Amino acid sequence: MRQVADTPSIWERPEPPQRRAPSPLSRERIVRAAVTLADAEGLDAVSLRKVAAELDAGPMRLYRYIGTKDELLDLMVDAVYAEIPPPAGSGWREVARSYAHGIRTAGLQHEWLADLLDGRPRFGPAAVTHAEATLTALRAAGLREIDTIMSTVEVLSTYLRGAVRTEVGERRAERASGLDEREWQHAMAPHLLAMFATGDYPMMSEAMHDAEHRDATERFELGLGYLLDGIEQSLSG
Amino acid sequence: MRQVADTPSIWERPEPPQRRAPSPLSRERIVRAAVTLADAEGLDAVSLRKVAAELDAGPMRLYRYIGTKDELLDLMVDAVYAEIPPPAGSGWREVARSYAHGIRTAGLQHEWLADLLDGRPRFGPAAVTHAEATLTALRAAGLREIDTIMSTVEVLSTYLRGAVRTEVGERRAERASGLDEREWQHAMAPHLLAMFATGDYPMMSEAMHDAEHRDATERFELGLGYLLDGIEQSLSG
DNA sequence: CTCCTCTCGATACACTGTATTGGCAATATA
DNA sequence: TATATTGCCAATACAGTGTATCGAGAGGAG
Repeated sequence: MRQVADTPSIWERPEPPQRRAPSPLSRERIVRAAVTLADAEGLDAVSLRKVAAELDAGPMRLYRYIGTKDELLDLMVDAVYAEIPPPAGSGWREVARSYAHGIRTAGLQHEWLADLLDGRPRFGPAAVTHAEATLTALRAAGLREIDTIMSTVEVLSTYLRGAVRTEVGERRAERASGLDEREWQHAMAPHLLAMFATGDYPMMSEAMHDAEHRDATERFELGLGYLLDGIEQSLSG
Repeated sequence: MRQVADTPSIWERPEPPQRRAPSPLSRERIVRAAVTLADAEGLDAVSLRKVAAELDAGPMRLYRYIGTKDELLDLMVDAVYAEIPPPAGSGWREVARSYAHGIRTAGLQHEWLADLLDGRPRFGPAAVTHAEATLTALRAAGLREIDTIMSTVEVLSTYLRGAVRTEVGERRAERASGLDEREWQHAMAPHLLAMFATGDYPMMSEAMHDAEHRDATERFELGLGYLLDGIEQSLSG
């Protein structure tokens, strides 16, 4: 039980006061620079050297404000949470959809977010505030029991993580190859087509040629609908 | 439309023949070494230098067999697909569950997998075979239309990506802190408890104190059930 | 004005993926 | 068997990374 207690987490550690005037730095400025950089050039471009350069500072100067690069990443995630509007709506389904769309929008706007959202939530102040608002809205919209609310949110956010990651991955692949989905299916695949031509993969062939082609948003909504239907069913069951 | 055509992808490029005898190398041996290393020490430990060292070779020797590190990662993913048993079952729900459990098991066994499974599928031979088997089993189990089958698989795999990532993230966090979930909730959070003590976050407090505590498997099954229920409903609708 | 403390820049280290180069060993030819 | 040729592989090099360490210099206190 040490780590956590030894060095207080970034959320508890106060920002150091600044005594010197020139080119005032702050966590907020650092995080903003990092977010901007990540939006523009991807998460890999976020190196302490580059972020510092963006702020006309040496790399080591950042260590007055953040303890480690991972902390900077945590702060970036929380900064995004601060942008997401609190879920709203009258029925619980509406609230759930609002929650989902908020996360998805943020995830598509900041494509690096999905890479940083792994398991356990980071629980920065903005994330906590957003979570509180989500739970509150769900209860106000009709979900009474806390267990039901938590199940709903947990399942939703699991789906969301996967969906955003999938969509972002597709976008990246498109950009990397300069091809959109349809072109990709026909062009990427000398080897796929060759495989299919053997006749050993009839279902894959059929899927490729005959299946309806939904775009990313439609797929997202479809899955979201399934999930909400399933949850609703469990409510009345 | 260049990249793809210019240099054939790793799936098409044949393995080079070996002429010299001592310490014979092969893609398979390289990939196995990389997978073993990733399983044991995490994806970050998979550097070309370390993989090569594991095989008593210099780093540059690997470039006879793989074109780039990313290709090695692709091969690793495909190697995992080769381990996943083809989904089976009599009803489509059973098949879907089998599919889901196969992926989840693989993802938990190779914790790095979730990090490599982003958007578009990699379509290595094993992945294609597994996909074909999945689609075939679903049709045999009662799902006729290809659109239905594809929707089911897509939605499922989106949920799976999120779920595996979540679980893996939790495991990592546990290992990093030496705490399990419950301990974590009470220990990690001087600052969380402090926030909650203010009374500004009643829902979060309630969630933390009163909500039922499901383990990872239960949560996974719950969400999977919701999803399947939602899909089933759309079938009869 | 002097002393002390704190902050920041420079430097250094171990590590990454991979381009380049040159020597050596195995094979093909005479 | 002697020679020519091929092609693989190790060594080296480079531009990056996060961050530990250290020394200089500036701000505030007495």
